[in-house]
Amino acid sequence: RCENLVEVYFQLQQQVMGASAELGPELLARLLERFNEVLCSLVKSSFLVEKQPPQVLKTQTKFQASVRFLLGPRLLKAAAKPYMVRAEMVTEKQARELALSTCSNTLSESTGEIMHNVVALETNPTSGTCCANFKNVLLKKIKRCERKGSESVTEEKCAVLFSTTVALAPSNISVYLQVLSLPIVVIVHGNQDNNAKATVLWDNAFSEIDRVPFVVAERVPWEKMCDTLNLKFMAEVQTSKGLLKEHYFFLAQKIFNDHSASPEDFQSRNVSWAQFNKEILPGRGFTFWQWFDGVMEVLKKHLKPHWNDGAILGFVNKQQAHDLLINKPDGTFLLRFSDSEIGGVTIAYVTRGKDGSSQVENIQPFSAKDLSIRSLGDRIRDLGQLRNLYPNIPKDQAFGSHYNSERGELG
Amino acid sequence: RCENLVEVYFQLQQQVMGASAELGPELLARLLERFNEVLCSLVKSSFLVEKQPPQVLKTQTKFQASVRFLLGPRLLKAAAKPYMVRAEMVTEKQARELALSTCSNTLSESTGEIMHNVVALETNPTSGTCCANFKNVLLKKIKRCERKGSESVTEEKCAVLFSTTVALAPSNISVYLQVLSLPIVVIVHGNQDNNAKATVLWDNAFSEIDRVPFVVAERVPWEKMCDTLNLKFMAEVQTSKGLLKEHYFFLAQKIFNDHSASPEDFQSRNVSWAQFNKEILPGRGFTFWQWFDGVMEVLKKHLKPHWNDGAILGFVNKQQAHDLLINKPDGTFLLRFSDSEIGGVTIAYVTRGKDGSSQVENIQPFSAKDLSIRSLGDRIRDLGQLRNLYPNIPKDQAFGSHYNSERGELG
DNA sequence: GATAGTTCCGGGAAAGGTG
DNA sequence: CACCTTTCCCGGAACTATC
Repeated sequence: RCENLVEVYFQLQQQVMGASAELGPELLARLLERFNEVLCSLVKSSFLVEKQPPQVLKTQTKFQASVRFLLGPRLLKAAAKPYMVRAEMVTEKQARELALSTCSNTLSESTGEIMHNVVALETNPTSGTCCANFKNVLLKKIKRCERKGSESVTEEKCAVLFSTTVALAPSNISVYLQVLSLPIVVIVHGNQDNNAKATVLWDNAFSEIDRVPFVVAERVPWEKMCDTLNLKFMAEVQTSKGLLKEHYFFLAQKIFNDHSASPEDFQSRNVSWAQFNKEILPGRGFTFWQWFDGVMEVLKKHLKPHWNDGAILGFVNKQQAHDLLINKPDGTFLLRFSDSEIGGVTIAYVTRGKDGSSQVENIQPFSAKDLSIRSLGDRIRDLGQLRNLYPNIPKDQAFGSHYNSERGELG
Repeated sequence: RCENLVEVYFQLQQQVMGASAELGPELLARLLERFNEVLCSLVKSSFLVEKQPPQVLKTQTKFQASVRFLLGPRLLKAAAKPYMVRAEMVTEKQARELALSTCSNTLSESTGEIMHNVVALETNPTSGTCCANFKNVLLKKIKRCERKGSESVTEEKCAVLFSTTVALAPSNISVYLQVLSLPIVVIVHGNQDNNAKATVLWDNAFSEIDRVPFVVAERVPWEKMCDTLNLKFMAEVQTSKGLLKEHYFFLAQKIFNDHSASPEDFQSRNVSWAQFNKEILPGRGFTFWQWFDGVMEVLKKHLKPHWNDGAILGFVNKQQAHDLLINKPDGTFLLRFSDSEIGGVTIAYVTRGKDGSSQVENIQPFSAKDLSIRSLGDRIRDLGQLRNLYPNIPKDQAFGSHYNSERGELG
């Protein structure tokens, strides 16, 4: 506990003061100065962001955040007026300058005005915490930095700087406290949410602990990326059924656009930020992440139970689906995520052609919107040509518990 | 032309000045003072609202307005800084005070802040007009007056006051100019639009020309109401096919909730504001106006061509529809506006029961939303039991030109 | 606890900016 | 022109005030 450190500090100081006679004036002065420095740095590092602002932050949209001064209850000098904490947007550049220079420099210019950005630092006597609670903050507008080359606004990271000046009780020292939030991507419209999430995910997953704000690797081992995607997947879809080896292999083929390498080959490769969310997948209108995020969205919104049932193979390409189905009985089908449509779900099924040979058909993918009109289960029930879920589960057994309305409820 | 008046004024003044010797100093002074007054009132009445702000004004939504100073090009004294015109919200009470007191009193407190509400009065040398153009104004928030009794916020009228102080060229007199907009109902959400439109319609239609702001009759002759509804109907639906005697009779039965009176009886009646848009129609969840506005909306959005074709009887009650159809051949149908659902369109048709007797069926009304999913024409085509539009037009002839898609285009 | 009134905000549409 | 970025604003949902 932080407060224990302070106790140790004061005990030490007591001892030194007690021994002051023996130490001589010069040494004592130096010791006291050193004490001051230690206290200061202790105090400064006990000023923390308790509740981070959202890392994807939309302008004109309310958000919350709070900071906490751990040593406040112990050290804060009582004052007539409460100490006020201020929250300001800072650019990556400003954040870097703050991190490098130890002096308490003021910000030259603001990159975006935050409304209701000054709140009192309040000590709660019950819980013994000293917090400033930003309950009703809102970023009015964002001034973008000039970007180099192909950088998009959703790759731009900034942060919220919380700062205050307080007086400490024992020595009446005035200390300037400041702390930065995690990096934040500011967006102005929901259509930027996708890309902003990618930036944040990459940063959270791959940044070093004590980096200069907000540098992060440009390329990372594919294995790390897999872990990251898996964690994100489970958190986002809210499922305990995570991604498996086969899924990773499929994803690797997609992100590297390489259909000849083996799973082992991929394991040792590095994947770049550009491959993750800058380059358009060949022949598609979107990036790897945009596609993957679409999959998570549709799973979360409409297919969670089916995913948990294991009824969705999902991360399987058309060829693989074909190979799996071609030797199965008529009416065997499986569900895969559409490669061509974000958040689309396709049904591949085997049917007997006129000449009596088996062939695999793909149904036009259902979008998330389609599924909100009529659920997947019901749509599968509607389709008479579907009989058994791959490998061989009768469809009413696999989906029966999720059938809803007899027919569509639209007028 | 206003400017001609000014010329006459100056000629008169010249003559008086020329005759000054003959008039004697006292009379001259009185005459000059009178001249001043005349000029002043002339100038003041030449300051007009050129473009009215919307009479239903939503907060946080941009709007436009402009004022024009007719005598500006002739009389305005050139100045280094342009004259600024200010736009402010005033309550009905404030408007009344402004209208009564001739002095240029300032407003005590604002009822709502308008952003970008000060713009320059600019003389355009080409067109010779002197205007202040409010291009980007927005009402931030509205402070409602305390209302008496059952008055709702959408019955509250306010206005925009435009004001400025200018110096006139000949005599360097400084004049304070002000002009009020038409009354305005402020809303904060689209769901108040309905009721606000009712207030504005009533006010525009039934207010006297030189009234105290913004008093208006509480009840008016039904005949006047009919004219008003008809004008509104044609303007809103954008049709030249206005309302007819039969329609008025149907509407009168609805608004007066009187099904025994004759059309002539109604002609001499008065209708009250409460009947128009305060009282709920018996057994329904809405007022007369809300119902009527819903009809106009659905006609405007989805049924304009059919209305113009005369294919929609519309303002007909269930009983009348029954009587019209009962002796017609099987499959004869007509279209009427649903009494129970705002903006709903019902089809009534005649069919032969099992016992061989005719009976009239009513199809569950289509809402505006239904019609935006699949158009009326297509829906009529879909319904096999419909054959001839009343009195006896084959349905493909009446609606064929508006058939669209073979089947619904939803997934 | 129903109704009236308001705020919040997702997302479509379209405008604005930039190569 | 196409694409990126932003603004505008409708209308559902949720919250608040008021009786």
